[in-house]
Amino acid sequence: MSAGGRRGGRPTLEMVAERAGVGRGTVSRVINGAPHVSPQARAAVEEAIAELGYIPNRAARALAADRTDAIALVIPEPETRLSAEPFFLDVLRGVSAELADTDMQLLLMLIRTPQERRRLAQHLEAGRVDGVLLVSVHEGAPLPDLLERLGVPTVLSGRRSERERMSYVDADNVGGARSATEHLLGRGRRTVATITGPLDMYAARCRLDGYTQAMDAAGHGVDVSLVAHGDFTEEGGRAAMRELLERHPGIDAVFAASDVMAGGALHVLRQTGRRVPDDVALVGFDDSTVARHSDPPLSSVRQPTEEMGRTMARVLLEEIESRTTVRRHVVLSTDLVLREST
Amino acid sequence: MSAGGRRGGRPTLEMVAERAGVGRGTVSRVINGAPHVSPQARAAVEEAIAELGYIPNRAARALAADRTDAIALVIPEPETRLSAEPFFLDVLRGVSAELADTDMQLLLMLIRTPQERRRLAQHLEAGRVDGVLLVSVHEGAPLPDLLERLGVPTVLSGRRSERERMSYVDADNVGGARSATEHLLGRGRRTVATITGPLDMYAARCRLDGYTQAMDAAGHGVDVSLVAHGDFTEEGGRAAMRELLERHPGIDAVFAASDVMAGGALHVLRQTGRRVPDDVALVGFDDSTVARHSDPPLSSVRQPTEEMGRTMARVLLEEIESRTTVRRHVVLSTDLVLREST
DNA sequence: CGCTCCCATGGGAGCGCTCCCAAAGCTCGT
DNA sequence: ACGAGCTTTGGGAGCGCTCCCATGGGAGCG
Repeated sequence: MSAGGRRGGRPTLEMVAERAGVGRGTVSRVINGAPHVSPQARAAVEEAIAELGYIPNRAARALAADRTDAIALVIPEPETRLSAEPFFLDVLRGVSAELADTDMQLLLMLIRTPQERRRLAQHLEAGRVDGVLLVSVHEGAPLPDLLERLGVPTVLSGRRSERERMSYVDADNVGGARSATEHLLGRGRRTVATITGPLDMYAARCRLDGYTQAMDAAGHGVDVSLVAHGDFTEEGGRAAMRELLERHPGIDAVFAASDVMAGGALHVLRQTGRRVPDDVALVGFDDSTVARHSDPPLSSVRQPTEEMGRTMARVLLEEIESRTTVRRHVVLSTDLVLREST
Repeated sequence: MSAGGRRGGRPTLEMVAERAGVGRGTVSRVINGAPHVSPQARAAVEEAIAELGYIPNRAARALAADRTDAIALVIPEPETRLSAEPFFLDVLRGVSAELADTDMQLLLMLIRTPQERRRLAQHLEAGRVDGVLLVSVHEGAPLPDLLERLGVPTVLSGRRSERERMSYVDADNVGGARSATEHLLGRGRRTVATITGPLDMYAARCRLDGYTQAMDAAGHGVDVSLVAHGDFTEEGGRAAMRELLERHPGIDAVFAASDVMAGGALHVLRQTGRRVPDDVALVGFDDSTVARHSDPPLSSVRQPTEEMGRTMARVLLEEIESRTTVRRHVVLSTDLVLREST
């Protein structure tokens, strides 16, 4: 009945061309910012576009040009559950902000089951995204290798090990942990312990490294009895704290490698009648809601999460654009947020 | 050099047809589950698909069929910042799970600036998504009306008011608040106060309603001096708690309309030397990380967030599929998670 | 046994774009 | 003044799919 196609009958490139009195090719060049267009032609086309309210058809473009103008943010589920919650949302914010003045679309893929991983692989093989942002990767995660094999441009958040080859954006875990520990030492604390994360995670090892470096530098050497191992859970934090108190009842400071563990430690300290920060000073890591809302609020090492997201997006876009296989490794610095626990 | 197209040279529908010894039409019918295909033809096509590892080209399909097989999850930013954090991620999980065995893609759009909203409108006008899930809407939010006007199938999480017309999936805020209050009363508490959220939010009004209903039913009438207004922030919770204590030093129970506010209240209670739950029992709302990690852990009303996500996705898919404009309104029940604060 | 009707099928047309080639119009150098 | 070498332009071909029409049978009915 009505004019035009099935749905909407929106303006096409061809209509723009006619209106502007030029050929399809010229309109296409203008839209894509390609060279070799005279100023007059460009002006005419732009006017026609504005008048018609023309918006390029994504599908047609994707089909003709064999690209999708979409990137995927892939989140292996187990991660999200843990410390990653606020982290993830902030990263997302950054990514989204960076993409805002691109016309890249952001696809979200939560991968929980092997079945979903297969589907992801299919998606990727089918070339449905131009690139992938992969959040929080374990040491032995299968996804990075898969992506590498498929040759899909990829940026990781965090690295799997010291010698990560793929592009990544990471926070300076070592530096953060070091400054947290230095802060504790600087406050005159003598017996500074640490609660580590699971050491099969690179980030956890880095945080332990930072602690060690600071202790070394202060001439305290490395007293392994001041190191207790947690697993980034609250319960792990409690257990570790109990262990530490048993070994050193006189502990007067603790650096926990995550806020959640610090929360557990806090609980145990209070249970055992110790006051924070008077008797024991406590620093966490992540600057999460837990840190802000605990009582007392926890000093914590903040990662520039949103900035990490922005950077990841930027690096990925570059990689896609340049069609190179140059890997970029970015480490952003952390800072220490002081609150009442120290 | 190599055979095939630019990138990949993956199998096309035409190749499948040839291999199966049928026409393009038949293959298309098989793929789309259309009727009028003989069992033999179907089998032959399916075999050819498996052998070739054929995956339909999304762009071509979108172009030809004028649909996108993608839905957008739209998040107006200001919301996310507040109580929505864990909420959002759980909803996302549900949506993702529900979409997992569809071949719908999930696009994520964070809307922070008016400029971004304009871009969203463009996207929608350009028909780049088949439907929209809209998270956490304010009373006067512009987005729902925009979507309605554009005629894009949409499902809201939460409703803007009693008489929301668009499709939505909401939690039973009234019921949750009522049962929290009943729980407090059931424990023999006499003076049960409440800290509300901002009353220009429908959800906050509902939670107050629930409290009122429970108090009424218990024959306590409505004592407005037991109602203090917060704004879903911790600071707001503190202020409200102080106010309440001033008016009623003998308060022995508080229902806070959010965990974050409950956290603030908890702080004030402790500051004023009251023990929780011995002197004052406390219930929050949302069952967030704050509730789990505070000391003592807070009893809280849990919303079935993941289920809400699933339901939203399901409702949206139905709406898209059926091409109807029938609105669906779903209210899922909440449950009370008991912890040590009561 | 002949006719109608419907199921199953093949393939043309076309979705809206990009890519690229050929042609046309310039500028410049000699 | 004329050719070489640019920039600028138009439009054909084709991306891989869906839609739909025309065709060929087979079943069912009178």
